[in-house]
Amino acid sequence: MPRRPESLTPAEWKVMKIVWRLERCAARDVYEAAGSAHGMSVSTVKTHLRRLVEKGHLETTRVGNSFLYEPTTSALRSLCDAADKLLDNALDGTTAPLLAYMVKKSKLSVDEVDELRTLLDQAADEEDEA
Amino acid sequence: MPRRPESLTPAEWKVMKIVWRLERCAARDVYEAAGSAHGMSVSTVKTHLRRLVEKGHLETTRVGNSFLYEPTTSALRSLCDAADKLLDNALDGTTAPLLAYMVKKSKLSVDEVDELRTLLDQAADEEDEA
DNA sequence: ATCGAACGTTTACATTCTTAGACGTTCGTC
DNA sequence: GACGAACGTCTAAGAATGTAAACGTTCGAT
Repeated sequence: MPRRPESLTPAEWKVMKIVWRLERCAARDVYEAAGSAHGMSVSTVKTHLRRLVEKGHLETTRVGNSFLYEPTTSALRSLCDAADKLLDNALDGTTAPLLAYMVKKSKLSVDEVDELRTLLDQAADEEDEA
Repeated sequence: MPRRPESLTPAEWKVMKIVWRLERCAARDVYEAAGSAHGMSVSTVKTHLRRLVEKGHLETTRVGNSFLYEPTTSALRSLCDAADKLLDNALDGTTAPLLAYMVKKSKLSVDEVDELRTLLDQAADEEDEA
């Protein structure tokens, strides 16, 4: 059973977002992005990378004397895990307004809106059957 | 300027959810709910209540030698603040799938689905104008 | 072969989070 | 008015988080 990685802390999200974007990269690449974007020192970045490997979010490939880091899960997967926690905190009747807020806030493309609409149609159908 | 309350930690969410549900309650009421639901001791609950007051999430009314606790903000407001952080972590192209996932996971009522659909129609309209 | 740069590892420390015992005070009852 | 129960406050301590210096090793160029 592949134990699900522990959830990400805010600082770890910052680092993971960089690695997801670079896809497969060295600590230096992460530092260059994180340093300018978040003012993290080399050491700090390296510590986060180490912890992310320990937590199972990254895996490494040795290349010479250094490592290449690679995410073990997709950004979307981790995002959904975080979404689960958010939904867990929704009390009765707050889920729909929450989703409404998020849809409103996300500037979606026409295609994306269509996609969601289709989904809502399905949801309505299933609701009717029940 | 009413400084926005600092964000909630996981344990604080547990406590806040109880207070939101009870609406206006004593520490004892929170303990009875949190104790059975999360195995928190009286002391732990009281510590969280104190910190939630300090953070500005709860306000108190003295009643005899004890307090009544009351949320300063709605559950939905806090939920949306948390949603902001979630959306901040969405990379290019992941926002729509994330919303899709959340919609799918939330079992919405027919009315709620309608509500969201209306919202999507508006989003589509605005997109057309642009 | 040497030497500086780059790398991973180790260690450290402040802060926040979580949990909870100890303590003095107050309320209600007898 | 005495006494136990309940209340809020104080104190504490371990775990997680965030940040980063220090150190030994290895790579690459000279």
